[in-house]
Amino acid sequence: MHIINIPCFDPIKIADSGQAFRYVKLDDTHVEVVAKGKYLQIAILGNDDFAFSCTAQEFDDIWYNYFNLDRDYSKLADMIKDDDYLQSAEQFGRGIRILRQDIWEMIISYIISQRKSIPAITTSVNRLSTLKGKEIIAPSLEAPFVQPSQNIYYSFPTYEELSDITLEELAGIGVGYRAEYIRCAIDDFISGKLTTDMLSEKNDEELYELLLGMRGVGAKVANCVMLFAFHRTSSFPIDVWIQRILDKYYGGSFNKNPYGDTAGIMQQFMFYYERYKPN
DNA sequence: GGCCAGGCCTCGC
DNA sequence: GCGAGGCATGGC
Repeated sequence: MHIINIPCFDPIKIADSGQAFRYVKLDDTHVEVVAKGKYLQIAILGNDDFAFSCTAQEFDDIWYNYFNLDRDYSKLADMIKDDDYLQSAEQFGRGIRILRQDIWEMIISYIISQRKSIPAITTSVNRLSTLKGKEIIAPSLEAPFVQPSQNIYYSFPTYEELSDITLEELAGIGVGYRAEYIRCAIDDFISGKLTTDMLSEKNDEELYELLLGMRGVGAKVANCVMLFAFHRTSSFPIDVWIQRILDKYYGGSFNKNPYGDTAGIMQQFMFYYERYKPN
């Protein structure tokens, strides 16, 4: 166990923020995460104290970076003083952070996401993991943690683990017409046409174009992958929710430029606020 | 049981 | 370049 104080960190909001599909809110003070081939549980202790169900070493090696704890989110409010909507969204969503998630997992997850509800995306991602991922045995945890929701979890499968998956198997996980897109993505990576290292080295514009070149990847999915996997935090994905906001409060379009590399964070606040704000 | 989902592809202009 | 139609399936 590792206990640490973290300002501007709300695991529950992150679980509901729609950027990750393998988070489970266990109760009001516990969430569990399957990522990086590992199981992690977080217990909320109050006063910005959190217990992580891992060693201090693993926290430093993996989760500190994963949860973007190297960025000071408390400064964001100062950037939006002339924007009433964003101010409300930031106050409501404070604690959300942009995760640094696995590149391959995000590409496939967001290809799946198109024209699907978040619960349906979660179902398909979990089915794919169960089918081809590696077993992760749930740890036995004591207070302040709670019992994991399952005994066995499955890592999100690598493209090597997916190399022989058939269109029929893909159909079986409920991805419908996206099966072909997923199969193409697997081939792109198996063949070496695309590699995560190669993509990581590109600048934003080049990366965007390469992602757009993939079958089943359009502007929205490319921006989500850039934001949630490559941590290109100037990316501003526009989906039906965001477009609804822009139509309602911004005359149909949004100038993200003033926000620089915090535009993607603002986008998350807007998305979360629009979905969960009380009427 | 019908409607819609964190869109994209193809076609026609 | 741009708008319209079609799209497999799961949740609610």
